[in-house]
Amino acid sequence: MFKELPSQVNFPRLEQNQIEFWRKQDIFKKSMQKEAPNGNYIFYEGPPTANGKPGVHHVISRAFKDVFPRYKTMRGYHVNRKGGWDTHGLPVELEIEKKLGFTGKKDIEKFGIAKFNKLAKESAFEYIQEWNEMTERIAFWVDLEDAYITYENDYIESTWWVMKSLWERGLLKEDYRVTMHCPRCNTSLADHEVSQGYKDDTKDPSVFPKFPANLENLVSKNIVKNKDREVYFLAWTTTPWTLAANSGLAVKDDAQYSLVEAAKRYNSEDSDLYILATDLLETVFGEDNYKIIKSFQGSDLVGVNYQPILKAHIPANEDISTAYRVISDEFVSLDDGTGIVHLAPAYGDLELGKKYAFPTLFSVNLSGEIYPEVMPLDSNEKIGPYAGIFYKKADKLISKDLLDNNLMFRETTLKHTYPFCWRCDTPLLFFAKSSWYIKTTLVKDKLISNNQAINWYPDKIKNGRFGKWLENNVDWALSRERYWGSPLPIWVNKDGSKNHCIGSIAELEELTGKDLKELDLHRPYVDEISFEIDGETYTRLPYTVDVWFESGCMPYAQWHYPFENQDKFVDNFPADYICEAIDQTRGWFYSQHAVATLLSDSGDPKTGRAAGVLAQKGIATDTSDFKNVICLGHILDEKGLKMSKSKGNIVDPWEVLNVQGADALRWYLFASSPPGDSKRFSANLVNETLRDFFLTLWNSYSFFVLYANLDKPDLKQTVAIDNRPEIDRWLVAKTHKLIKDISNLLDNYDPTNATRTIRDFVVDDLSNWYVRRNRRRFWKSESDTDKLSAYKSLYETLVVITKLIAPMAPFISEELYQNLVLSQDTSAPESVHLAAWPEYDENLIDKDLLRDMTALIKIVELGRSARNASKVKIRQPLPEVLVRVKSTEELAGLKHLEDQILEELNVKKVSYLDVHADFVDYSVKPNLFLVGKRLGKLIPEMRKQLANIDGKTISANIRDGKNTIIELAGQEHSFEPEAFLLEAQSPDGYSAVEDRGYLAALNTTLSPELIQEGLSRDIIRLIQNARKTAGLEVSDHINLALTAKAEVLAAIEAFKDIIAFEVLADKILINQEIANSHSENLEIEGKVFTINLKKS
RNA sequence: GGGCGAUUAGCUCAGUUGGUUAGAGCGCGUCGCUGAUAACGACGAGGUCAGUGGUUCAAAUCCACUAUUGCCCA
Repeated sequence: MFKELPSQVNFPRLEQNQIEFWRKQDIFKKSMQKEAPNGNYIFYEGPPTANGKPGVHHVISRAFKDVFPRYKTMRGYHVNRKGGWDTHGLPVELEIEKKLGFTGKKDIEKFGIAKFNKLAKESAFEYIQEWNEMTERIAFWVDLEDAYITYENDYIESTWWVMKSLWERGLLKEDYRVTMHCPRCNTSLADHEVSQGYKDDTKDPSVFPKFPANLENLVSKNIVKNKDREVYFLAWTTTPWTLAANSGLAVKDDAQYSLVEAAKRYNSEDSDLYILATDLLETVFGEDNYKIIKSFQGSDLVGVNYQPILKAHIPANEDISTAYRVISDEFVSLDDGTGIVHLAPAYGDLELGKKYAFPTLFSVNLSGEIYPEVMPLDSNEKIGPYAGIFYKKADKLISKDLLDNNLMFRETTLKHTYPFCWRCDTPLLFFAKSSWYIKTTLVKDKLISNNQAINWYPDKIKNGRFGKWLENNVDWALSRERYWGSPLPIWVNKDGSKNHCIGSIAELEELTGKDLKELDLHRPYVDEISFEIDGETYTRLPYTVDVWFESGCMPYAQWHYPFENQDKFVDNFPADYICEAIDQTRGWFYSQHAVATLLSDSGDPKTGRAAGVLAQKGIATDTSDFKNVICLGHILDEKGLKMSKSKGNIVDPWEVLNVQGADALRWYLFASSPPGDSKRFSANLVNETLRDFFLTLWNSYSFFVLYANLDKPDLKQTVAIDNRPEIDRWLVAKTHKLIKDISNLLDNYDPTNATRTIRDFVVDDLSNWYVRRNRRRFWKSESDTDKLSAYKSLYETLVVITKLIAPMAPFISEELYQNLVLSQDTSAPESVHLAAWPEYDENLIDKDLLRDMTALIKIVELGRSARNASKVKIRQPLPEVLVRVKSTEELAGLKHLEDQILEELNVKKVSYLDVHADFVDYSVKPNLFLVGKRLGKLIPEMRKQLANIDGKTISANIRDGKNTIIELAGQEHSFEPEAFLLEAQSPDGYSAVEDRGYLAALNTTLSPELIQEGLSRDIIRLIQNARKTAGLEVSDHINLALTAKAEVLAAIEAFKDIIAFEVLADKILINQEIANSHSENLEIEGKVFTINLKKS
């Protein structure tokens, strides 16, 4: 017996029951402990942060993370699913700052780092409850009891070990780094903070400073003849405040520049000599407002010196002897400005500054105030006129003075895009600060080649977004001036000339001679640790580490490698599968790829770069740490806009989980669109999934359970496939093909087409064809092989589907499994998630049968269409249907399945048209797929010819396998039979429908016998309705009395036995009544009759 | 501002190397079916395949530009 099913299924409640069952029986643990003949399948969990509420976008990545571990578990792999939590970083800090009403780092320092970090640590798990509930509710099986946590000492110690190994190989370096700096908050902003603050249409100065060129250089370069008149390089900038920090000018090598005479100052009468790009003369000076004296290449200017226009703040170690000269570089554009670019390395042009060895000079400090040293060149004051002035305010003053001193041609304004501090709206400074880097550019080739071994889904990411990102690799800026994060383990001596990287707590204990087992490795405690080497005291640099670096260390740090779990690490590296959203290309995808590449680096004998630790230990050589990755698109709202807190359009997953359920949500997320695409999300669409797929599956399942419980067929008995009717063998073939297809799709990381294929099978093949076609076989009264075959076939298919949907829809799968499988076989695994994936038998996939059934379905569709057109209802039997298919094989196959046509179309006879019957007219088209390339321009001519040719000739040729000769443009061409597409026209006298070579034509002539039979079927239908109205069970037998006249009476008499059989009537009384019975007065096409029925 | 994607019916999506009449589900309308009934079948309306230009005998598909939108970077 199967468990009886409620008339209405409540999926969310059903799912809650499964959660209980899994929890009670500890199924998840068992799934990780069960026998795994195929070894490990390794999954890495990219850690989410629990300091915010989980949303639908978290559900999608967790659903995709879950599906393959489940699949591989059923496939006989062991899948360790260690969870993890990302706890550090700026978002956590900002949350605390917001709560405390802080506006910047000063507030944090005043408040105390210890107290601040304590709050940060607490808030890291503020929403852990919500996360745990969501994780369990959507059945994301992940081991959260044993999860790694990035703030734990063990985790941090492993990241130290990684950094130390890089430091030992000389891959860590200190250098300037241009950061986006907010002078008001006095802090650098993280990239994502910066990108929040870009504003279009920002009004800024647009100024043209005049740098006096070294005339001697110009004479020697033959640009001017003598030193009589001053010549100015005319540059352009939107940041006058950086002019004091200028240390070079850049031109474009292959562009033309000119020496011109033009106004001394915009619109003035007097003139000066300038050098600038020829193409920009008109834009700068205006039409006819200049006189070209001489033209030359940009490259001719390289090496020319010039005079600075303001004094700068010069750091002690900077050498200004290389400053103030012209260089050329590709980046210079002639789109705007003058073609001469002012370089201020400290404020954005750092890379170029390095490339051309310019000193890094400063004009403003980190608070955005102008340094006192900034003053006119000829001034000898101690304190300059702009000292302490906020840089934006200083712009005007500086410009005015330069204009007055004839060092600026023009001052105007423009509108462009500029970044602002998202917090306080202050315009940001590009500012060069000291920072620690990982020299990833040294292994750039390996980053690129290791990427080639990764399977990306969608694959365009590999050489697209991710590949391009790797090709443009720059050194990884590692250090951050923050508080709540992994500390950078670099200690320096007093003057900073020597540094030492710590790789473990033990090492620190050794150097300090203290027991540090209880030390919290976070700031401020770790900052207090200092030690001596060779008599010098070392203190820690107060940096934290980029959180992405920590996440990239996850494969090692999750095991506290190499301090513990050495075997476990080796067994779990690299990952077979990871999955995150597209925004992680430059986040976790990159960070772990980069760390793995660095650690598995086989080294470079040419440059003497040592091999990475993993390569040295022989654990891994030149590899990434993941093999397959699904890169998800983002979830958008119903209107296609991205979900964000500020827009208030975030969908709470619980709204869907509580109504449609987790399986419907999961299925929708898999099926709705390819994983890499962004998805519009709406509860309506989840509901559609529920009705379309899950309710249809449930209907087929409950149909089976209902009749199996009535009939109690012995499902243990075997029925050989050969002894089953064709329709059952078809279902078996379809089912085995389905197993094959779904296995292939999941092996290729394609849950989208897997779910879509299952859906099509369940809805189209199983429910709307097999179950609908075979209902009568289940409720017929005799128990024979045919009936058992039907039960067996449907049962086997339902069990297969149960297992195939298990990875995607774990709940309903479990529900079906418990009832369908465990009720029959108590020795089966106790959960579907402990069961084996179904195997398919290639021999059972009968390709001919599948093809024939496809033709049959096509013919039935056409026949129904013809029925519709003829206006004769299906209940009315018709004498004949005329059928034509496209090939002789299909024709032969269809004859086997003739019964299906008779029943489905309710006709008495099927007649077959020969594929090339002579009395049918054909229209002929060229098969362009075959002859298109061959004919090329002759195709229009071919079409014209075919329109005039009698289709019968070609049809006859095709039947006889002969070529057809057609004259095109005066030349004879010979066409093989396959070169044509034939379409048959309807023969006369039939109600026919034709489509692409298939045809079904109904003979609608009705005999009195047929009319009577049609009438009898109407009567049956009305009696069935009456049974239902009377509240009878499907299996109840009845006594029946019918009162009627004339035609109706005649039909009842003629079909009495069939009526009795169909409506389960033990006896039928004619023109009598049954006492205390259910009674109805009815009519058929105006003819009245009465039904009396009673349960017998 | 730069890079990478997306844009096909009211909605969500298919559409192989360019080649027959661009398909499916939902929704809508009409009709049918009634022992799966929170179903099912048929038919219909609904498409300038985002737009413009190009290549080709032939373009949703290839190329260029534009628009809208998403992500990443500045």
